[in-house]
Amino acid sequence: MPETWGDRPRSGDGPLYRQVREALLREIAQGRHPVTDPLPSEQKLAARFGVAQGTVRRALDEMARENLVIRHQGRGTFVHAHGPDRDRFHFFHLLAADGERRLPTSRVLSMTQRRVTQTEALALSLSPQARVVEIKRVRDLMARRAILELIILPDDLFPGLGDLNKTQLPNTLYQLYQDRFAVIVHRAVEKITAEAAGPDDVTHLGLDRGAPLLRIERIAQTLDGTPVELRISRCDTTHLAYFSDLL
Amino acid sequence: MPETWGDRPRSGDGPLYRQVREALLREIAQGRHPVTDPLPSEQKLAARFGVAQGTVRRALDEMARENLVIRHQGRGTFVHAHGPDRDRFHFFHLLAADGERRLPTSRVLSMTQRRVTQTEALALSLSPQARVVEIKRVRDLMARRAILELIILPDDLFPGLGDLNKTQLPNTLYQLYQDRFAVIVHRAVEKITAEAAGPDDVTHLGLDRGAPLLRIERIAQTLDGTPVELRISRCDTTHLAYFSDLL
DNA sequence: TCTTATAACTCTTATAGAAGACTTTGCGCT
DNA sequence: AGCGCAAAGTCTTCTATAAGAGTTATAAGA
Repeated sequence: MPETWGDRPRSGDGPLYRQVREALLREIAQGRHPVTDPLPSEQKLAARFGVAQGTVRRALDEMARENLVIRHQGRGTFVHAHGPDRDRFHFFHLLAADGERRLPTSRVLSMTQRRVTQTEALALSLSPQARVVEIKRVRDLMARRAILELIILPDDLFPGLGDLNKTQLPNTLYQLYQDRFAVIVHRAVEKITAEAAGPDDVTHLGLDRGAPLLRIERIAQTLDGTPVELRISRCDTTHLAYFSDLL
Repeated sequence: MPETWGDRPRSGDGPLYRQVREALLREIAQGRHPVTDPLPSEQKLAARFGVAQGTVRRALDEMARENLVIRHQGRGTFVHAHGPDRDRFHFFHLLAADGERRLPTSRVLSMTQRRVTQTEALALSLSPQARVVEIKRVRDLMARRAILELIILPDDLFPGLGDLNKTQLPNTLYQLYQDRFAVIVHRAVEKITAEAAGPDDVTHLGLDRGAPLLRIERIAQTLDGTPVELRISRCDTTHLAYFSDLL
């Protein structure tokens, strides 16, 4: 029998639950499903997609494993957003040298608006004419100046951000991106190298000129892979370290 | 009705599929189930544990996601071992600066047997009197001297390793651990800092004295969490970088 | 070599009870 | 009547089981 069509007209190919997954991902990426209220129940989704409830469940379970949604028994399934519930250390791997988890505090040095540089445009997939907001801040860990951060944000994704006062910036930026600009950071890629301390590092981190520091270049992305933030962190690793689990 | 016992005498608590998972983990950790042949089929496991086949499946699926076992349709489920099939980059995050994946080559400088130091004993949970094998090697990436590695192995876990000639050591050590000593590395934790190049780094990596380098301290563990290897890599990050995905 | 059979895994659907969370209802009290 | 509280009910996810159709790999046989 030719497999031209089964009993169900399937738009794509591959397992059904994966098609459901992709469909849901598209919906979420398009900004439907606000983070405040739950997705339709498994039953409703099943009815909507014309599949069994168990198939929807499998898709949602997979998405939950990938930290894209979060499921609460009895309440429903939600787009996994940044908030008090979320594990902040998922996107913050710098811990005290002994492995203790402590969140840093932040002090914004400057916030300016300007055109992208070439490398920034490349990293963020922006046109060479695009404008960006640049935030520079120092972060303390355990009451020690530890991290000098440079954050580059595409202006068009964060309209009006450049007009904010630098004192208005919260410590957890991803929460701000989400609440004020509906930009949800779901993934990030980090590229880590060692560098020698330059003048800026000497001034703001109190390091000696030429001292070794950890450079973390992060590109944060939304669900659909759009890069939304370039962040370059320069860290004094005298009292802290970057931890990575290989499971 | 007191919930003292349901219809099945359940040894532990929590979901059934998780109990099955733990049972299987114990079996694997104890060294039953050689990597060469498959685990019992889902049906047989289900019969053995007195649960439904779908429950066993769920346990195995979860283990497969965690890279503990690997499932081949039509062949069976195997303990996920190191071999030609396995993704070598899972435990190797140092890539060329542009993100290209290349495996390094290795040249062993020395292999000696001695007593542990205090820090090593702490990291590997060894007694202060334990003996270890120390391997020192240089690794090239893209025909450039890039990594200086110091590897510490508990002697009792790798009997006779110290007697090997240093030319007999393969590039992929984890494969050796597994094939010759039945030690399978399943997880690893890495602690990354920046350091200044010392005399050794100058000699073997051709760096300038005091140049910044990336220090990666890895503790590799077996399934049951026993630390089996301490590895300290010192990397010249001029042409390479450590990559980390936050998903 | 080609075919066939079998074993194993994959995918989908279905059902049923358990458990958590929220809403509504109803009752007693002020 | 209005308020507070507890019970009941409903919605949702979670767990467990089962069964059938489809896919892939291995081995046996023509």
